[in-house]
Amino acid sequence: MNETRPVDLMLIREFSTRSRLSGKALRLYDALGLLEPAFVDPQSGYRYYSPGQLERAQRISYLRQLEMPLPRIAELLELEGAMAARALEAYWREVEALHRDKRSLVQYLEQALEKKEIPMFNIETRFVPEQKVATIERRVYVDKLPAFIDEAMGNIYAGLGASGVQASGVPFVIYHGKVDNDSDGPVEVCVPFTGTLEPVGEVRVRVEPAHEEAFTTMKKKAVDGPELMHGYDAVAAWMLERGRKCTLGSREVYWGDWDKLAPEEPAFDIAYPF
Amino acid sequence: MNETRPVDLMLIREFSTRSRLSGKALRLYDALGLLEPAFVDPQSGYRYYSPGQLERAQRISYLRQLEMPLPRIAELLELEGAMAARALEAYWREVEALHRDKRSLVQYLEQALEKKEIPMFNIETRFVPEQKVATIERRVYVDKLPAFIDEAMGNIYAGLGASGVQASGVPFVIYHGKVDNDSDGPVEVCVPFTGTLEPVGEVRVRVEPAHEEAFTTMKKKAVDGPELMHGYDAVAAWMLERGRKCTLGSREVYWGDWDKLAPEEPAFDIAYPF
DNA sequence: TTGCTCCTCACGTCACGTGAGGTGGC
DNA sequence: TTGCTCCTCACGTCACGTGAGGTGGC
Repeated sequence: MNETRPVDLMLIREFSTRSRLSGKALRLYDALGLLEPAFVDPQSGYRYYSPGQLERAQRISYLRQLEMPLPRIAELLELEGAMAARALEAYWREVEALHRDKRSLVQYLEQALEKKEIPMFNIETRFVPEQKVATIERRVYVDKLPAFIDEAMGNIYAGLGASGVQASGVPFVIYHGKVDNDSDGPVEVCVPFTGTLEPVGEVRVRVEPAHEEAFTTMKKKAVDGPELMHGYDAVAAWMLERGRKCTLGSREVYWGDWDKLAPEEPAFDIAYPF
Repeated sequence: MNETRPVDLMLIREFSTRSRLSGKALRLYDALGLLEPAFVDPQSGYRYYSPGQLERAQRISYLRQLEMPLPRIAELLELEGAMAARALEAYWREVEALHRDKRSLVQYLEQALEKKEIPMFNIETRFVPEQKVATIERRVYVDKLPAFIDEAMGNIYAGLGASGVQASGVPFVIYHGKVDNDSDGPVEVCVPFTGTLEPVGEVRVRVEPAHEEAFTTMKKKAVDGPELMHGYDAVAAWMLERGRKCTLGSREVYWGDWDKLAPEEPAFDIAYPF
């Protein structure tokens, strides 16, 4: 037994090899308060770690292998048992979601690189007159997008019904910004109507200006696959060739009776106003 | 038409929004030669991009979303069509492999965090006398590990047979360093023997010193699951409690007749010499 | 006393983001 | 001429890796 410090403390080198954490990492975790040595010699500054600290160190090492950021690791390790496990699950769900997105991006890119002249999209243009629209706009990431569209659509139609107002055209969704894991739109769900409607709650009323748009029709099943990107690309390429510049947000026009359509049936348009 | 530069070139801002690449990113890609503007005004330094550059920009953007490093993107984009697609596939296979590894790590961590006192390992010790071993040592990452062990085991036994020498004990594999995606051992496949054997090719002959070792017995199916880590952890924890320090590399002792065993049957030991 | 380990800066890496301060084009 | 866009540094971010130069412990 030793007076100044317990017997079985180890120097950083030994703790490093045992925990599979580099010396630099250990010093950083010390500085951040994530993993402080059991004892630090005030004279020399030498760090001494206890065997009991190995478990925490191991866990940090594993969580870093999962690429969890250090602040999040710190939070997680403050939770006890079951709660920590839940936090890990939540994190992992996020990682899995990102991974799935990447996987479908790869699918798309594969085809684009192969130049297998992708499904051939038929691009047309049309004139869309000015119309009044009831809309709900929100910032959502891609994972919440289907749920949001569903919900917003329902709310708007309910609002129209409650006011005895007629929908006068097919609903559409405007993307005012990119929507993926890192970008959250905004996204605006729109239903054209005639008559007079008071804005209620989240539901806004505004005029969507008249415009030309280039569009292509997509099958229902394309709504969540690499096909969708091809569609956007095809319309964008068409615009580019003709020197058209997109003036309003790109949109998806849901003219089909969604729930009754088979996956292979044409169901909606991708459109770029110009 | 303009004398100094073609008509439809865009400034960086427009190219940025169209390609979904930030201005900073575009300037970086320019500096790296990954995506150089079609024209740079020598007076002002203004960058002008052509519409035709959008495709390359888009692809870079997508590949970056897949977290492919810039030098690798540069290589890939130098390949034409099908080759580029193959390169993407190769990259994606790597990503998928890493992801699978992480997934099993999560499995393991879940249990460890829950403190569901993991399967309970029975740790024992034994004395292993000095023995001569024929070995093949190599640096391999975890993905090549099973193939390497299989091959090396085969080669060593073939060598013993050719020399009329008897194997005198069960084969084992020593891990002189961590083996995962980032670390490649070294790994040494060992077969004990008696008699005299000349080293041939990759096969070395050496003496494995006598030692005590702590070990636990694992089922065959544990060989590639989170269970394996629990086993290592359990033995390491046992050593720690008793203040034993690991003196030689950790090892897996394959005493079972591997091919004839069912997944649920005990098949090998995890051992730490001390 | 000799090495060896440890210490603290400081700078590098990767792919950008975020201003500061200044010039150029319509 | 006024803004607006563009330019080039320079520094920050994240989680470390890699020395440089110096001290402490056995």
